Amino acid sequence: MNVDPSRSISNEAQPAYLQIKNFVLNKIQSGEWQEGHLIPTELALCEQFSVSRMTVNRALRELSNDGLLVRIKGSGTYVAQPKYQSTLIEIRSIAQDIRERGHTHRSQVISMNRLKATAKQAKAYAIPTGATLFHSVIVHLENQIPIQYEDRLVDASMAPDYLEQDWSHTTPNEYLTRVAPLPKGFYTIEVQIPNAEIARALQMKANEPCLVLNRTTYSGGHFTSFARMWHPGDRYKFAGRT
Amino acid sequence: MNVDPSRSISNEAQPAYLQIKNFVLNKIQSGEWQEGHLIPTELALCEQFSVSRMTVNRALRELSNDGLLVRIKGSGTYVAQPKYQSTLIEIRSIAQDIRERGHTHRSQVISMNRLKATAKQAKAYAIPTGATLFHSVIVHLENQIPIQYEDRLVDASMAPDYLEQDWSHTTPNEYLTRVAPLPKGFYTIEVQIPNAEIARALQMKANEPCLVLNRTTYSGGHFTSFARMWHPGDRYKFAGRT
DNA sequence: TAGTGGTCTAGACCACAGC
DNA sequence: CTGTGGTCTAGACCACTAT
Repeated sequence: MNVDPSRSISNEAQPAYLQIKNFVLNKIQSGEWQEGHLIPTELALCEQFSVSRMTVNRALRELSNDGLLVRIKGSGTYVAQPKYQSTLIEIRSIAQDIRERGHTHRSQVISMNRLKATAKQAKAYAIPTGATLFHSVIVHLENQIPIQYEDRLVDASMAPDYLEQDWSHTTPNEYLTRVAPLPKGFYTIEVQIPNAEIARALQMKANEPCLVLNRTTYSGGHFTSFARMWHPGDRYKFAGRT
Repeated sequence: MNVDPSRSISNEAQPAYLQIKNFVLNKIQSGEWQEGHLIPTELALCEQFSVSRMTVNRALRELSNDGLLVRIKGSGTYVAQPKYQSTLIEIRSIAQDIRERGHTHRSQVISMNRLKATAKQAKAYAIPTGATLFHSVIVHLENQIPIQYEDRLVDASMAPDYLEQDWSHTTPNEYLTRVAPLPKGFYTIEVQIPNAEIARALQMKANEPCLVLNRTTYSGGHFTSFARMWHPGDRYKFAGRT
């Protein structure tokens, strides 16, 4: 059955929906189908590949979910704008990152306490003024060298037993993703000069810049945590592949 | 037909596969199904929701693709590790970013020339020694204020007419995603002190740190470009939502 | 009105896991 | 061996677009 000459890309062991995905991908990658191009209809691809419509539909739907195609009901399927002008990068959990490098991760709790949300905080995080917040400051070390100063605010109603955790075996990030799964939120990455306390905790010289990741997270639409993570600029970088 | 009490999440206007996705999502988000939990089989969910297997399959497959479930043929479907301990962030095209803020973007070409790959470059990018490379240095301005110094190396075989582009109407990033679509590659984000030339081009004081994004891209497995993008640390940050 | 994609059905065969 | 997920079929009805 697999003798259609248009199925040139794939070895025949691949499922049909993948062969169709690769067929379309190659058309786009080769430039033959540019942005805005109207690609064949589902029924046309059914005939071309001798498969049923559900199979073609799955291939095109997945490409559409990946942002490569735009499908318009009643109209047709088009090659999407290359929104791939943007770079998707992944900021991983610091402890996990360190362990995957084969290094040892250790945490140092600098402070850990309870406070009431100020009016400003309440407004920023959409919580009631006076709501209980936990505040933690933890330094993370890779092979005994400090690489992150984590200053974090946690909504007590989302993580009531935050103060009782054993931070030598878990990190705030790991704990919070367990009690408040599927976090969403905002982030910024910036350069900042740390104050004396942070510089000392990170064993940095005075006036050396830090790479700072700020992250506000919500779980199920409710504020969970705001974290400010300081990294020594001279020995830390975010890295990954896309 | 939609009277199953277990379908409590969704308004009845939603497609069945979405109702099933939301049902599973709620179980995970509420913590009822923790990491490693074996969830009901496809056939069980077929009965529970009175739908066919393909519909349940689509719901679970999409959640699996999103990394929320792990499906093991012959065994069952499990709640995945919360790899959501990582933050996915998006570094957008600088020109697009500026325009979406309602500001004006302008480019200043500092230099643009042709050179031959050194042995070191050849090794780093998996191209032949002596291969033709283009080198461009462009400063991007937002409302006439410089915010990015882009130092870029481009493989001439992937973009032969790179030198002839009109950089007042397009950016290297936009041009390259057109001629070499679907880029993949590596990146790092770090803090660096710029040299005198870069500091001058970005109108920065001496010894002020920069936020630097390095990015190597490949299209279709072939090296396309290496870019080093310098941003003034005191007035630029990466921001977004996840 | 004809064509398109969005969704769904009620079956089917297969590869694989675990007993 | 039974039960699981992976894939696929040949239909179907619907909402929407374009003419």
